[in-house]
Amino acid sequence: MSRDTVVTRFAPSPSGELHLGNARTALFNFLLARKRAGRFVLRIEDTDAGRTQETFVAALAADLDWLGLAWDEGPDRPGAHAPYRQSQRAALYQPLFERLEREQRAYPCFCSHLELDLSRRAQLAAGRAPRYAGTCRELGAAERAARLAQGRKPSLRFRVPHARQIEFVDLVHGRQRFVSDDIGDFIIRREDGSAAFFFSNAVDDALMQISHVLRGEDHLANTPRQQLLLEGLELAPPQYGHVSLLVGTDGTPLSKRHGATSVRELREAGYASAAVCNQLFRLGHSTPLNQLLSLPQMAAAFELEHLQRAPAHFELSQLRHWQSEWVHALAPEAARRWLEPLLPASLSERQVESFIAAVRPNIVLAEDARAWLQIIFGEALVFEEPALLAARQAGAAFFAAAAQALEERADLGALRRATGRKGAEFFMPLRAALTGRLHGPELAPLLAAMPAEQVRARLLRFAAP
RNA sequence: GCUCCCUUCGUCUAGAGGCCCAGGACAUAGCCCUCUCAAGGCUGUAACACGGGUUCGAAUCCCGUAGGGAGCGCCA
Repeated sequence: MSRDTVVTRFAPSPSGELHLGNARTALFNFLLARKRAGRFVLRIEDTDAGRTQETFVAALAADLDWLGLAWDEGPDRPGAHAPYRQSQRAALYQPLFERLEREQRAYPCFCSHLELDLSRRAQLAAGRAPRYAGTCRELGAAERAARLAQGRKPSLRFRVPHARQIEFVDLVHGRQRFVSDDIGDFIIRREDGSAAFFFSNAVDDALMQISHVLRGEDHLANTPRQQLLLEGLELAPPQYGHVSLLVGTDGTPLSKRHGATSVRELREAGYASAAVCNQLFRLGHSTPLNQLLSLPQMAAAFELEHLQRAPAHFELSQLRHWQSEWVHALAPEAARRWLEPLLPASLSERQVESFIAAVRPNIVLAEDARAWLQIIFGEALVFEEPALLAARQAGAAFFAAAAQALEERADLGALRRATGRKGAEFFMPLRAALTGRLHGPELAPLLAAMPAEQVRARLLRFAAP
């Protein structure tokens, strides 16, 4: 593999459902890899055993699969940088921890949670930035040995150098400059021996030769730590790009109270993955293309330069638009597969086709077809008041003539000739009697879908004076 | 509190000093099509957060103000 191969990754922690924000991050990384003919890696960041749940690992994979974001390497797909679960990479981390400690770039810290918490509060109260006080920074060998002898388990802290400028070019925000003195020594290995996020995340990106990392903007201010750490390890950092956060309609970070915000919820609500991807593609990323795009088309159109710096509001009406575009673009067979699960098995080929043709322009979610199924194929018809009125006003003769014509041919043209009416005069009473309402899909295919006896019965109902 | 990021129509966004009295899309309003609804077509309403500079000229550059967000965790 050549050095300039683009390798991107999605590195979720399996402690919850795949959130829209994360799904978008995954999409962007996937698209970047595809656009540059590179690889897309799935890495599970499960170093926090307490919060990790196996069901989430499986659900994450299922959601990604559903979205169509196929990863080239991952826990279930062999690659050159296995394993792809951080919980299984301890052996890889070990020598790096040792090296950092040997070179004095990291030191054991014996401070208790309580001490740290107190110190943090005190600093905050004094109006200062809460940073590690450095209590264990200069502990001598003897002091360390003594504490170890007491049975205290240390964590490992990275020693942040003084007075260093950290510079890097962010893929979306441009040149960034930070001062190391603003950063406190941070923990890279927990007291239980597991690797902490700042460490495992950065180290794995380097070890796995990830070239580009598109991630949430919440990581921007922490990037200098990872730069420092990797520098100490003489590992090459990836290029980072920090994407704006996804927020709700009220501008606050997307959360439960904004309604459906997980991929699973959207899927269960009936949205197509293509609709979700198209919406996500345009949230924090712009494209001049206004039509529904396939994943390969999105990959071709994906541009780092078109990543937005400001937070993007997620709005359901826009998702609905893509969903509706998707519905209209469906090939006939696909439309059929889409609605089939809802349809009664007893329908004839012709009925299925007519029903789908009638109803498709009117619906956004498959669920929306249910009401029409009930009206067309259901036994009992519930009339809306205005429809009942319209049917009655048309008169018994009208329906008698229609029913009569029906015996010859169930065809709108034949009915029209028989009744001698046209336009609204003809259609509205018919629609009212047949569907119980004044509005709805085109009448011709609706009539074609409806069983003949059903049509007859409904006409006859108004044929008696 | 400190550090960092952000700010164009209701929303997603185009815009890298003159092409912008700001363009597209969604939503919204009206018209056309039409048996109705939907779809489709057309038209419209609607924005450069504010204040100072720089410049012949600023949405675009600089400085401030305001507002929003993030980070400062043995969460990721």
